[in-house]
Amino acid sequence: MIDVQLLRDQPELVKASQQARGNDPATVDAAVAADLARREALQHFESLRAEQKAKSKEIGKASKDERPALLAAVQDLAQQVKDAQAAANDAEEAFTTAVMKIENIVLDEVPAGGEDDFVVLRHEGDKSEFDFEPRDHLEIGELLGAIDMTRGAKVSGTRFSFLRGIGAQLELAIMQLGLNKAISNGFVMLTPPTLVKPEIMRGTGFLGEHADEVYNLPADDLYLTGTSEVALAGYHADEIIDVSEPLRYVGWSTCYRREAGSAGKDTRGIIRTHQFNKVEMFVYTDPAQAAEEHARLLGWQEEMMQALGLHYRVIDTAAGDLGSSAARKYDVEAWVPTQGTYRELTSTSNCTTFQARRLGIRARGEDGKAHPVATLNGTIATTRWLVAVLETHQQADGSVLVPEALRPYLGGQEILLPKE
RNA sequence: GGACACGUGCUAGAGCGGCCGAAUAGACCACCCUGCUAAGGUGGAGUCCCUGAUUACGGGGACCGAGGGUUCAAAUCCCUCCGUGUCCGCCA
Repeated sequence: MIDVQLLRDQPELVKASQQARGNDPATVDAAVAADLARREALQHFESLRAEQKAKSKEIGKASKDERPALLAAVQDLAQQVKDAQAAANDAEEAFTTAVMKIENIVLDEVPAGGEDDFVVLRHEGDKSEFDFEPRDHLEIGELLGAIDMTRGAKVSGTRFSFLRGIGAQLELAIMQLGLNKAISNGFVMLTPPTLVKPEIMRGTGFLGEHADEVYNLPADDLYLTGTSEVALAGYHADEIIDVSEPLRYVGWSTCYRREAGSAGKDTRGIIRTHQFNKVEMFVYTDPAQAAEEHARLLGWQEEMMQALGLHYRVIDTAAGDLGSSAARKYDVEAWVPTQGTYRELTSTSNCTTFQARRLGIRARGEDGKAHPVATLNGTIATTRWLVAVLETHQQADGSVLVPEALRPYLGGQEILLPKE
């Protein structure tokens, strides 16, 4: 949720942000109007209520003889208070609905435009060159006995897979490398719940436009999370915390996504599945330090890419392609040889105070008052990374060289050989 | 799943339908006292919202797990839900 004060003082600024995202700026006018209506209704209720309270106290003090007269005088005031309260509640709710439609204010530096208008910040690492026809990740995975899509589909349907043998181990190795990197940088590891309550899902902004991406369990009124960001953000919900130093958590969890709008897209292999694993960094910090922390998160992500010997580029996502909570987002995209293109392996978002305001996460400022903190998140390992690792390090005979950084997690194994 | 009990401020813990935003103790902050530490003394302090002035300051409303209800008036009575504890049952 955006800052209501900002909405009142500088609606034009909010409007510009909405426009940059390609959203309807009329939502801003609607919210401003709803805010006015709400305050009016509230004042009406509060003055009536104050009157009622005062008179009620008189009754408490009054003698027996005086009471009947006083009671009669207050009788219908009670009903008025009740009506005014209902009106105020309705107005409050209407305002909340209106203001929730407004997405986070994008930062000034964010490139304008839509999905294709990102700015490439840099390329790093060597692009793999092959003197043979490279196999795609699924083909390699099948040669190694590492990926089984057929049985995934048999058991759970399309977009489900089994990782098997060295494939399963390799995934775990990548996860552990990411976890250890985060932990050595001071992150506290959390294994979070992957089923969460509606208010937590809503608070993190995933029940907005992309609600149909989320698995819902109506029998229990719970949602399956598409990223541990949800639970990690909810971890400190409704708390006043100390962010004199950034509060850093790293979560490891399975993620579930319906991929509702992706029919026919990336149907081959494990690029886009309904279920995968992810190690996610999450930081609560002073809003003044958020931009710096964002750069640090990106830095750690790039260290992972380099450790895995991947060729990648870093992009600064355009305003129109930002999630509703994000004020700025960098993606690290790895080169996938058989696709001849870069594919997103990590994403890191600065959500400024937007998420924290919805979730009631605050810190005490120098003025002694509680203010919303800033939250940031960033991927540091996912199942999808197998795609880039397998394809980049493959050899003509179908074997795959293990990047040095992963070897300690695979019992020192240097090369993965095809099954007989 | 069944039965019973409980859910109050940072923590512990009182609370009669009106005098309760809420006793008391601890922790906390400021000051005083003491050579230092400990102890002691005095004072302060919750969150959110509306509002009048805006450097300091006032006025009002809401909040005692959540949501409803009864009442002129609810932390206090009633209902539903959620959570916690204990016992019983069930359990890949």
